[in-house]
Amino acid sequence: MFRRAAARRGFSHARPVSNSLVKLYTRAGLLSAADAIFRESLIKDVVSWSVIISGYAQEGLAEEAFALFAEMLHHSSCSRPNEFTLASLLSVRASAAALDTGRQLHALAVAAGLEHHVMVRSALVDMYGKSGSMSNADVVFLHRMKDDVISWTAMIVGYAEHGRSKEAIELFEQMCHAGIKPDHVTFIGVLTACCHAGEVEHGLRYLNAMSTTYGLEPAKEHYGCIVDLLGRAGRIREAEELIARIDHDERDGVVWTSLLRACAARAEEEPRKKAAERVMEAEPWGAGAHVAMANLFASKGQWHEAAQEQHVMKQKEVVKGAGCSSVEVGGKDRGIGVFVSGDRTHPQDNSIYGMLELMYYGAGLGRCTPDHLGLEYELEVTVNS
DNA sequence: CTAGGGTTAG
Repeated sequence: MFRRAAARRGFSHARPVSNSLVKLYTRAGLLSAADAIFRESLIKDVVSWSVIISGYAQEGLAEEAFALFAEMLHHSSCSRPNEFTLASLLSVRASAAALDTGRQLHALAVAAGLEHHVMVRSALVDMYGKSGSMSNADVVFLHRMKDDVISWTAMIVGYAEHGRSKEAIELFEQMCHAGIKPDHVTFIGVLTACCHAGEVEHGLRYLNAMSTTYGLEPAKEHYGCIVDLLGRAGRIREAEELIARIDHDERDGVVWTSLLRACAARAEEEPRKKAAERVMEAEPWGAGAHVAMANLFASKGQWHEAAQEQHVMKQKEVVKGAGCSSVEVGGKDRGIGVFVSGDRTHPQDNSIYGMLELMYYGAGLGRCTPDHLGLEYELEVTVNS
């Protein structure tokens, strides 16, 4: 509709207008519409290319983004990428954790004289961090000319994601000390680090500091980290109290699932039942509660109970991930049969993969590799007990 | 006219 209005007024090929339109459509998730406008515009400048590349990048469509980038470079009227173009390309590679492409983009940034731009720099820090190359991230980070919260956050998240919780927490402290104000995303990073490290007191202190010191209202993501943290420490009661502080319509299955897992691990029957009910309420269509419980039973070698969860799941025909796969455990006399069925098990359907892995392990079959998925097969194993 | 950092667990 915006497009038509713009066309009526004769603006459809005025670059700033069509560029903004393309952005609007990509933001709304309407990539094909955005692409159509982009293709229609007669004159494309660096902004036009950057906007459409960013649109594909944000959807995680790396191939398309890079194909457009190549096309852009071959386009005679517009050959030079700018900091926006590079930052978008780096972000798509950052999520795919592809270090090689990232390095090439780094080289390109240097060649284009854009390596010191704050936007390019933070995108580079993120790319190296996501790729697990913290030493490279550190180099880019240390040579910064000017502080900005996004680069600091990218570093903190990088450490947190790679299990280096201590460094993540230290960096967060340094950042606050340097007078940089952390924001919501920074707190997600540092709270995740606390969660991985089991640093309950640190975590609680930071959650508290969010509102008291920094004037930030914790969101469900922040509470979720702490619920998980408290739950693992066996502090179920406190975790429940924390959940009560989350806005009612913000409470989702994730936070209840964390609690459910914690309760089940400690055989806390009452809160466990409640948590399971809440997960079901929040995600009646999902497999969340069943998967959490089946995983837990399987990890304890309680195959019969795990099988029951699977059975319920099967009866309810719950949707799991892409919804084209299923795992079943059927109790036999002395063993369990595991089979994977469906057209093709979705590789991203990690909950099923994790469950299979546990079952293989429990059955003394060793590890389950991704090759085991995507095949239709049935196997029977004997479990001693 | 365009931008970079985002949480559970298996």
